[in-house]
Amino acid sequence: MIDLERIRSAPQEVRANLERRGDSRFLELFESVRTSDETWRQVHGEADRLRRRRNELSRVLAEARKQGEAREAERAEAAEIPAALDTLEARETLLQETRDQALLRLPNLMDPTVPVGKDDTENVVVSRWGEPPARSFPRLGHAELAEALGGADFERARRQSGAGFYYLLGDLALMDLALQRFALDLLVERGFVPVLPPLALHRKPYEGVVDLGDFENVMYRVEGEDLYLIATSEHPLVARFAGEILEEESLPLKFVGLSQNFRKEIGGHGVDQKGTFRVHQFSKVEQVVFCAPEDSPRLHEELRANAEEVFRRLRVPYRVVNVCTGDLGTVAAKKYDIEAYFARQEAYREVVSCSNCTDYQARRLKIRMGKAGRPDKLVPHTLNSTAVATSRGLAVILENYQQEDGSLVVPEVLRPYLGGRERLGPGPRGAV
RNA sequence: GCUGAGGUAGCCUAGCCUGGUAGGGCGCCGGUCUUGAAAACCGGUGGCGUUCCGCCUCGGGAGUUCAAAUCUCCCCCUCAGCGCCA
Repeated sequence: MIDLERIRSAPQEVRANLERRGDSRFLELFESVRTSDETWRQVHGEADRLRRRRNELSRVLAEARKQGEAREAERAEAAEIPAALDTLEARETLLQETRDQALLRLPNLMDPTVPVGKDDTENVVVSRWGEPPARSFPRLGHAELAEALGGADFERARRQSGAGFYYLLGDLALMDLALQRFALDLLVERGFVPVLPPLALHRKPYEGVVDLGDFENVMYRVEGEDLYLIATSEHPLVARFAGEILEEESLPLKFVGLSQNFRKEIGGHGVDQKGTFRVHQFSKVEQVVFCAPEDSPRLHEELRANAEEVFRRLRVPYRVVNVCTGDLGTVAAKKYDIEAYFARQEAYREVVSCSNCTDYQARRLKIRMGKAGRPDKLVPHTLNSTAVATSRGLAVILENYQQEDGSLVVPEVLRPYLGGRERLGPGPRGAV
């Protein structure tokens, strides 16, 4: 959430930033924060003065009791206070709740380098790597090839679990694990601490890391429990330190999370299309960083470079886009997407999302940095980036590495994880 | 799930029976002293506000009272033992 202090001290600057998002609801929320905060401060002051008087009288009466005096006037005045204070405190609480709820719904302030645009068609390409392969033969879609190789069962998954779920089988199951392990090893080598997180979180910590609308549109809730299945390991990794003070000298903290991810994807398109591209469940290796505010732009570039390295080593062509104002989510101040080239679709599709969330998540979660017991504490920044999501990683490999004879060449960097196999299918040495 | 013990500031702990400004220790920061450091001593060490001042904070909420860490009720969480269990 946005620092309330910043809204008070530089309201026009904050307002102008919110205006760039082009959604008038945010401006209404902003005004609601300002007016309720102003009134709250008045009422809070009044209540403070009344409590002060009560404390004064309380001291007088305590002293009087010791001396055996009656002090009827003071006692009568003190007896008036609770009712008056109740009224004021009720207003105080209501105003504070109004303010905080509006504040919680305000999106993060955007970095000045975020390009202006209405939606994802106006994201700005900032770099490219690799050449799209020549169109030498008619390619199968990734789902068709996966089935032909005996590496996936979409039909029965749909029957038992519904569209958006899948069985991975045989060598493709192993390749999914190979992708995870490949990305994990790369990041561990670069100093990230691997984490296998809980796959469900309570609502309270979850509210700290996502847009509140995600509870309806994205997350699966466990019936009868205060538990939500995670949509990405970013969520448990960031929420892990809620309410804590991070030792300044220990920053930046770098983690690589590995988990299954669950998403309802309500309102999205393509869940009903066969395949693994847009699904309700997938594995993902995710980078998460906590750092000092001044370091976050540098680390954002570092996370992006790591994610790019994953696709370079897989030899999958890609481009990087700077996500524009109209397409940026609630939480990020700046976001790069990496879009890989899918040879069958002959199009770039999103495979990585790399965000600098600045202090937005940390402030919601009450994470601070500094020395325990010292007052000069700051709010750290959090960043996250996909390293690889296997659902899309497998899909792009199936499209790009497929051969005219219906076999699939294994990307060189994955071979060590697949017993040296260079090719899957067709025929007896095939997948299943 | 059952029983018991707990929850006090960054950490540990006293206060609770008997209501009246939450005390001490550790750690950390600053100061005195020192060539430097340690030790010793002094001060500081949470949140909010209209910040030379005041208010709030003892797991959360409600109640009794002029006044609640303290008394009453409800809830949450942690730990230990037992039960169940991959």
